[in-house]
Amino acid sequence: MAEQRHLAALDRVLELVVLLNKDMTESLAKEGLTPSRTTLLWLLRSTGPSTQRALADGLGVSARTVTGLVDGLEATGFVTRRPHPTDRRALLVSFTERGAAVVAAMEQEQAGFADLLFGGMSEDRFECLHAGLGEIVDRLRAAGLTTTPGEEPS
Amino acid sequence: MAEQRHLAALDRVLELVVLLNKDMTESLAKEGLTPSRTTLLWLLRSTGPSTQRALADGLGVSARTVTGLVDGLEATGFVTRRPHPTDRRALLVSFTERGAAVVAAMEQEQAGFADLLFGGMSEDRFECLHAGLGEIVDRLRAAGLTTTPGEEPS
DNA sequence: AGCACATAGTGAGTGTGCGTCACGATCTCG
DNA sequence: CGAGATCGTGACGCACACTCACTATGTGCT
Repeated sequence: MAEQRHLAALDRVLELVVLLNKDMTESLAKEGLTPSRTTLLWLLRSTGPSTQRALADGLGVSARTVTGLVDGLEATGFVTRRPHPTDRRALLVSFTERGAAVVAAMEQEQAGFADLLFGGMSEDRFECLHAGLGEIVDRLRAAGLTTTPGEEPS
Repeated sequence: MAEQRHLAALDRVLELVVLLNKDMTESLAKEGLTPSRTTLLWLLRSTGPSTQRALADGLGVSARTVTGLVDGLEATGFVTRRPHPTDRRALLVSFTERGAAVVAAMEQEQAGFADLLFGGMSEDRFECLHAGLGEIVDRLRAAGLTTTPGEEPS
């Protein structure tokens, strides 16, 4: 019956999840970064200089948590806090030169990683895998899962 | 070029990782469990009553961490600590009735989840997805990643 | 203008997960 | 029997996430 094969496939997916988490966490630790801090950096890269509030919303995390993350990133020299030009309550978080360089390096690594996973894979296989992944991600979304889950229907 | 498509596929994989982590964490929290405690429960189910040392090795964490996890699971009534019959230093961790029932229920849920992901998927699509997942898991292993990473070549 | 209310960020305190180091109790082996 | 390994834990530190209380500020309404 299909049950068994589906469970086996789920096992592979879960194993993939574990493996990837491990790999990312470890390679990040080498640069003195933690997963959460890195996620913040990644978000900052795609938004440009932002207030902590904006980062909190983007990460789906409390404002207090962002304070702590930025504290750490500032102490290790990845980002700076500067006063917001028009809102004196707010702070703008921006990359330092070093922070920008590290994020750029991470993008490179990501490309290398993609190559490790898919490089030289047969066209058919890749196409089908890509489509299959798309389908299960869609199914999860349809089931109510979102990457940014903070949203409440008003 | 293939670069772009590989990156897109990696994105899907990473999204899948995030989505699954979220879903599992949330559904676990409902039963008063945390991810780490659940992992311990899961291991315990496949090994039967074990010493904390054995659990630490199986989970790839320190003995101290297991003490903490078992503290929590004992306080919430999922497992019990009992003296080891032959080694008076050691403690045997076993399920309570409730613990065993919850783990059994989780197995059921997992099957339902597999159905959500794969149920009714076309035979071709599923087969190819399964094979593709197997390939990238293998590649990760070949690159030196393991689920139980504590092992050192002597 | 003035006051009520919302918002930005932070201090304080809590819970969980993970680690190391030091330690007592115990096993094992020469 | 005594040296050394092993089992579990107390003490302590760090990362992360949360809530609550609070200050400083912005906004809007009358």
